[in-house]
Amino acid sequence: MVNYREQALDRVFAALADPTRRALVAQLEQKQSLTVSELARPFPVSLPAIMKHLDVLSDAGLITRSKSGRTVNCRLTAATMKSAMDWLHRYERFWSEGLARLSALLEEDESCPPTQVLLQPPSQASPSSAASTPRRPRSKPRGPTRK
Amino acid sequence: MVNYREQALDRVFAALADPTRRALVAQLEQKQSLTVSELARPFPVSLPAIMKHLDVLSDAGLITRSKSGRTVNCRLTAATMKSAMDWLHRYERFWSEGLARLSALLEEDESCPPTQVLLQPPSQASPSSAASTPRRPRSKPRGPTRK
DNA sequence: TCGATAGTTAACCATTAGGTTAAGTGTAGC
DNA sequence: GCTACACTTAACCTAATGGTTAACTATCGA
Repeated sequence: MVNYREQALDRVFAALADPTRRALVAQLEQKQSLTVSELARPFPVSLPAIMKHLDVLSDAGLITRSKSGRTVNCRLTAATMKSAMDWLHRYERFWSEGLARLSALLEEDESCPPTQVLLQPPSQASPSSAASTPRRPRSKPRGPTRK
Repeated sequence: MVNYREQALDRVFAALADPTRRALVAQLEQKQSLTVSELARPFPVSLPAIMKHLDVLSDAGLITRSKSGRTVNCRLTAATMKSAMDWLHRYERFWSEGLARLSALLEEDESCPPTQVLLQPPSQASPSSAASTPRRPRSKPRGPTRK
């Protein structure tokens, strides 16, 4: 059971990690039901690519599809999105506390050095060495190392 | 700017799509700061694998790292997690409305067939044909089709 | 009945992800 | 100074991902 829930979270977060899929979900937010062709129309990629994305969203429990004649209608379903939300809620105090601590710090004596707050700007998107010390030089190329 | 936010969401959802990384985040929920070795200890994979996961979490703005002597301390940061939460909030009405409609349906005359509600059990995790009609037989193998 | 529409899926490709081992670097303690 | 500890990173591997084209099937309307 726990494993199943974990796998469901895997799929929901993975499904939402792609900008095309989030854009598909956003369309379905605007309109209750859309056909596959209507969903595909704004995107520059091929129809089978969109169909693959819809497969991923369906596997994640984020949409349902129903066929009517030759068209397939897609609708949002939200149960698994709610479970992702619940998971994120566990960390709400980390930004709430950060904001609260910021407020408290502003009221303290200015001679008192501020403690580090949790809310921090995100690191730059790059292969990172996010340790506060300067990045050390890369080690020398090694050539084939596999035995 | 908008693109930057989209890319940030890409990274946050992708970072949380892996069970190992969610487990790393959960450890940091329990304890304010942990070293890389402490974080790695519960996992059956190699230390460089954990280091790669920490890189992904850092790139997503979910942790910060600071070096003290030979140890690196990791802490949760929550700003980008909050942005994922905000994105999911857009869909809150889809499970709220679903629940409300379920309540309304329960109060209706039982002879009235229920309309389809939005909250539905997630589909089984498998290559899916989630259309309500039975899955059609696979088409015949085609052999190489590339020109 | 036939052509158009809507969707489906096999086969393929390039890239990325998640793991490994091996070798390396910086720091701490004796 | 030397060894151990903590971490870092190159090079490699397999599997998965996100896209394509081509060929196919089901349905609709003339």
